[in-house]
Amino acid sequence: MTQKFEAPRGTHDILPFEQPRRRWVTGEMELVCALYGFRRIDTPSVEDTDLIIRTSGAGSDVVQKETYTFEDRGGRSLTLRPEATAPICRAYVEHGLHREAQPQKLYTIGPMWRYERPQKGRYREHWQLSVEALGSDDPALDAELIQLYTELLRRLGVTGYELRLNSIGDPVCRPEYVERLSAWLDANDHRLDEEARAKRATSPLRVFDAKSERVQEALRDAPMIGESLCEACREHFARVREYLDAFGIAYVLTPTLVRGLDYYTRTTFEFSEGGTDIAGGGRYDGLVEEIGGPPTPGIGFGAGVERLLLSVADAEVPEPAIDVFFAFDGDVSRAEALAIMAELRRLGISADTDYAGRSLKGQLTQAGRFNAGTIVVVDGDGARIRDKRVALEDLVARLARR
RNA sequence: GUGGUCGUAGCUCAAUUGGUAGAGCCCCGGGUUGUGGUCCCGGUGGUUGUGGGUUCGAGUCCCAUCGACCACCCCA
Repeated sequence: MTQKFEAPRGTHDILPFEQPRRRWVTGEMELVCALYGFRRIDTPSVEDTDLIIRTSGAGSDVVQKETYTFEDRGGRSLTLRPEATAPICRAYVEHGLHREAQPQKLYTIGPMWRYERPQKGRYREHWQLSVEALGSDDPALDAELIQLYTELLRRLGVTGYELRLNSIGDPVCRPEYVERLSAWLDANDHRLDEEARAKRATSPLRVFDAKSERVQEALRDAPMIGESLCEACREHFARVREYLDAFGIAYVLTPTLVRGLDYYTRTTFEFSEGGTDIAGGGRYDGLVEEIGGPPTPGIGFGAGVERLLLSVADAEVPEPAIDVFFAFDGDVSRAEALAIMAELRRLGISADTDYAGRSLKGQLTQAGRFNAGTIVVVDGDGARIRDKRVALEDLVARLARR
């Protein structure tokens, strides 16, 4: 009995016909990052499990139920990266990038893994653009990352999106706020529901993610982080907004935006389009130190490639085309023509021919599929291009001129 | 991880109250054509996701399993 194989659940093949659109998207990502002075860095797709747990937070959903963790043959516990911020920070420390000129503006594009129930635009293996600026707490940098992404969206023709923005404080002011919030939650426990209490148990801030209309109503009376920011955080957030205003970038202040990973401080933001989040990130000023580096501020965001592809599904993307196609009329020796084809390729002229034994009509159809700029029909007397006779010896010179 | 919908040729789908599968597109060939992209004709292609069960007989009913999708959870 032969087994039927499929791509593992939540993973998918990226077929040739999808490549041009995808290339366009990832190409614009690289282009925009370069325009903004970010340099590419690539890290392994697996990391030490401890790195992921320490940075994302042991209590976070990602770590609790979404990681792909396994032991390799040497007994090491490895985890497929669920996001790229921690790996990039690890590389930053490991290779001493903190000793070079700051900030280090870095980005990567690659596969990330999350073990969850697949849906459209939600895959266990999906690709993300991850943009990170390490070594500066300048609020202009926060604004720049946001602007960078809006510029990417502009180039891709995505318009109907929303940007949500918040500041969740830092180690100076957040603990105090969390205490105030906890006190309020204790006093108003009767106004919460099962879900809200569960969320509270993992992290007090997460109650703001509660779905229930009634609970949201109640939470409107709860103390908001915005009112509790320390002077430094308040000032920082004001600057970020000032820059965004100057850049003409609209945003929705969302006091309840807390995000799922433990490492965030100060600025948090997310972009959504068509009801789904297409990018999200924030500042993480304690992360580098947490993994053994010097105290280093940082800010970054992740943007889903597949989700962006859904947003640009209707955009027109030019089809790939080939320069020259060789067709053979009748039972002709192909050797000389194929040698010419190789010569063209050496000159940087793309060329192809039929390998399926097609009829002449079939070969021309094939040439059409390749969007051939020129079709050379080789027959017993040489060749012809659009019915004009051309000697085989003249082909290269003739085609190279085009 | 929880709940729900669905799963027939590569793709999109059809198949009377359960009776041993069809079409269009695609692909290949032929004709027409300004040497391909239009139109016409013909052809290849399916153990109905998989494994059990009920039945004289199942694509059509039941169970399990895998997968897709939707909601929740959460996120890119």
